Amino acid sequence: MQQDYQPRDIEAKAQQHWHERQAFRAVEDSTKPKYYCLSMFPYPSGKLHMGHVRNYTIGDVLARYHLMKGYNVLQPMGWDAFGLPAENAALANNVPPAEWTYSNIDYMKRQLKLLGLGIDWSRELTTCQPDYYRWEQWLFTRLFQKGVIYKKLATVNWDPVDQTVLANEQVIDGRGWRSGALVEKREIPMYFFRITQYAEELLAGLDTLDGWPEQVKTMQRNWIGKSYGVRFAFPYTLDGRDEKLWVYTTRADTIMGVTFVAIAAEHPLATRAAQGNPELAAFIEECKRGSVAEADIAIMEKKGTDTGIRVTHPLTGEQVPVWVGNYVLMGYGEGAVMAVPAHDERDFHFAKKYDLPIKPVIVPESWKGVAVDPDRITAGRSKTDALSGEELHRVSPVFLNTVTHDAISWVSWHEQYAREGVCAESGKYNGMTQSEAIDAIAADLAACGLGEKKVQFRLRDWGISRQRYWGCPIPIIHCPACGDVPVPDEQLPVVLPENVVPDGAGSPLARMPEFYVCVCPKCGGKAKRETDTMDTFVESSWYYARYASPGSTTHLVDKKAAQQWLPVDQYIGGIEHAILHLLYARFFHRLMRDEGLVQGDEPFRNLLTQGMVVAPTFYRVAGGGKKQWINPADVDLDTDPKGRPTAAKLRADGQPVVIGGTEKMSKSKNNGVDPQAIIDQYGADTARLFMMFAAPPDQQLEWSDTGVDGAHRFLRRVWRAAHDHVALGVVAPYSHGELSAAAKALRLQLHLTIQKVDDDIGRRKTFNTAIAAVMELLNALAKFDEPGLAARSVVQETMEAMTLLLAPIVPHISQALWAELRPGSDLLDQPYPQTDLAALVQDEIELVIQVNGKLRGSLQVPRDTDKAALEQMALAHHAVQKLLAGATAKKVIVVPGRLINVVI
RNA sequence: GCCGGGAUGGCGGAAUUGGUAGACGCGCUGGACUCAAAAUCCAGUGUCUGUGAGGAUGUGAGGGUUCGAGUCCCUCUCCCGGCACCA
Repeated sequence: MQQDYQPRDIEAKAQQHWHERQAFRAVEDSTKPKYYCLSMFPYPSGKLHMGHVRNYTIGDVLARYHLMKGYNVLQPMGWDAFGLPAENAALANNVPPAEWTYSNIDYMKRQLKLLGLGIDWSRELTTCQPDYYRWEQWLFTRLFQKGVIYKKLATVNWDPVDQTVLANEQVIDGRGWRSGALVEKREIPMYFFRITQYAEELLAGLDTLDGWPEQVKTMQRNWIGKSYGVRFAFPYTLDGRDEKLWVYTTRADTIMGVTFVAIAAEHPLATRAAQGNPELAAFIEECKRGSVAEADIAIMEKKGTDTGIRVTHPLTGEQVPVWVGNYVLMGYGEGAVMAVPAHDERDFHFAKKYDLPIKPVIVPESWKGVAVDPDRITAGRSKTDALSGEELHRVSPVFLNTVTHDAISWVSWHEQYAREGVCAESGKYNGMTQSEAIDAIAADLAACGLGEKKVQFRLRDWGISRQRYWGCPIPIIHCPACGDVPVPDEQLPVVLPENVVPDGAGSPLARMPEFYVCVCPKCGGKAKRETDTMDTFVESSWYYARYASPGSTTHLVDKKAAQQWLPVDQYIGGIEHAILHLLYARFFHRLMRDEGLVQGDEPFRNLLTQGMVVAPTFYRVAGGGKKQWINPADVDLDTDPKGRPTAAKLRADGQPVVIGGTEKMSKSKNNGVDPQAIIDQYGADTARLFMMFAAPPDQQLEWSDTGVDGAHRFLRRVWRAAHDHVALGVVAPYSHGELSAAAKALRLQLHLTIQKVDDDIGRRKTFNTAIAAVMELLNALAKFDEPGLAARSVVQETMEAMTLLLAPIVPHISQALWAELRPGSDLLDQPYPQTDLAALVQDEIELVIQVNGKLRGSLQVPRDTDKAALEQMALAHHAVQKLLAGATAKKVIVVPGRLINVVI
């Protein structure tokens, strides 16, 4: 009896069945290879968004695929539950962050279950619960005692009105998001993880990560930023004392071109120079305004002030001015840089702005030893002025020793030359290449005790103190007598009180004596508990390990469980985490390794970074020019006969709206599509199928209502094809015997499809092309209507294989169809389909004929036709004959199995 | 600003190792079925040109390498992600 495809019923039934069978419960099993499949856990922000659906569907497809392939699969889920949005919600709605968070978790968990994810829910973890963060605190105290964690001053955004520290996100155009006050920089004490101690190892480890996208590894490499340079000093005398101003440079070869030194506003020398220099003091004060975000600093107008201090160039002995520059970062290198305007873009603009000298000392290598055209260079500026610098050295290459100073400085004045070259006007270093010059200069600096070669990292230590309430308390007790004392094991966890509503003015913990008043564990004296909490990145840096034994009350992770499951075989998450989260997790894995908790160096063997989900935007301009964003679901589109959108109307009032760009789904643009609505209307399988089909996983995915219709239509076609077949009675799938040409062709396509889908999901992870191949197979099956038992056995084989190939992607409908195709058996027990190599053998193949690389025809030839025969056939082809017009071909290229190209 | 990525029909995308550009899906056009609509099915669908067979052209722009380039190299434009306190 045939019935329509009813996703609601079959999905509920399938989910119930999986639940009863405990189908996704992960247990230790040494007889099968393990596959730990992990999707980045969600922040419980309210309800699931499409990005979550995409992320978790990708993970689920891979988990279910590996389950069918015979792996022992672990796919857990949890909640990254501490964070700023809970505090924002608390401010807006006057609810404690805990309550808001827990109710979001309840709701989102129900939604995840409706998606039909094959998750082992018995391992669920929530980072804001004491049984989780207790182990974070435990690890913190270990690392603190080891010296991996230490305290130092760090710069933060300070809102002078709200009297609170602001996250970068809360600084908008240099002002506090709530108060609108100009943000200031302020230095406060913070705890730091010594991640720089692991910089070398984190860098080297990238080379072992074959399963990571090259782009992510490149970003991490650049972030760690290992550079080989020279640290050296400019001596000076101040207040009668001899001192040294240290700088770091990767371009020591340009040292002879130094015309000033720039230091950060926070540099101690700047502070000293500002005493008795009101202009400088004012400038330093000005530098304190604005956010600490590097992107903000980088796009700022470059400004500076002369300190009046002069230092001595270590090689030339010249006096060089010291400037304070707002573009020099205190946190990198020495907080001071040598400035070579002729060969550094920032220095160049700075020098032009303040009329500082520009002294070129590097020329392109092509200038060396090439014939001179003195007329072009020396005859005067009238000629060279007309040429750009690039043209100058292209048109008139010159001997190094005959380059006039004028010519070089003309080039450099108009465009700095930051690339590699050879030294000029550099005395004894003239003519040296970059590396020769760096060696020679470093040696000379070392000889006078003013410098040495040094390896430097861009990576900075990780400050984890947050002056916020909704986070993991830092387990430190401040004792006036004993200093910073870690909370002893038996007093852990330091529990965060959950019934607190923050008010946006600093951390409420700092105003709760019941939280912070305590006794020193060392001396028993009166002490104060630390009220800062940890960066939420700390929780997400080790949760993957906790999933191995989430319930352990005695260990951070049970040793046997860690051995069974770690490392993660496949990690899936947004590309926006390419650097910070993934680097911190790699760092934490090493910290845990060094504590003897886990084995191996890397936490994630394979990584898939998924793209964003985007959607069209629509708006109206309300009074005051403010855009009022309208949800795409409420808009009707008019199109021209070609399907191009011409106008959009709000359905509610029929009046036009403006069509905006296609942007990331977000609340602010009101272009989010609620996954719940899609699941309610079409079912989870349609939502999953559309997500996997619309784009490859690592690219952005554009939401399309009609695309969802198309996905649903395909599932209905599969449903109908299966039922049409079953209605005539199921038969045994094809195993052997003679077949018609059409049946053979169908089997050929079937087994090519199995091969492709297996490869697309297992190796390439291009789910969109896997689905397209199954769609083509269904199209072929629909055209095949041969009677007879042999033909029906091929249809049975095709239908069964198609159901199994689709099972990881659309598990509910597959579960239901399998039960009809093989009454009494359970899809959960089926292995992945295997390619029958015998079905792939073809007698004839098609070859393409090209003339000069252009398609001109094709040939059907027996599979093993030899090259000479192919050339003959191609030359005899009428299209080739026509173009040859009696002449002979210059050359014939045969690409076996593909094409023949005749060159004429 | 710095680092990383992307750009292919009306739209999402395919082309896996330099070898038939546009698979698959959406949309659109025409047809069948229907009193009608929905659903479904069939055919067509890059652009220009031609009655047609066909021809020319075409992968963000410009140049290059090659028998052959969406794919490799150089220069440029625009869009997206990250930039250490959003997660």
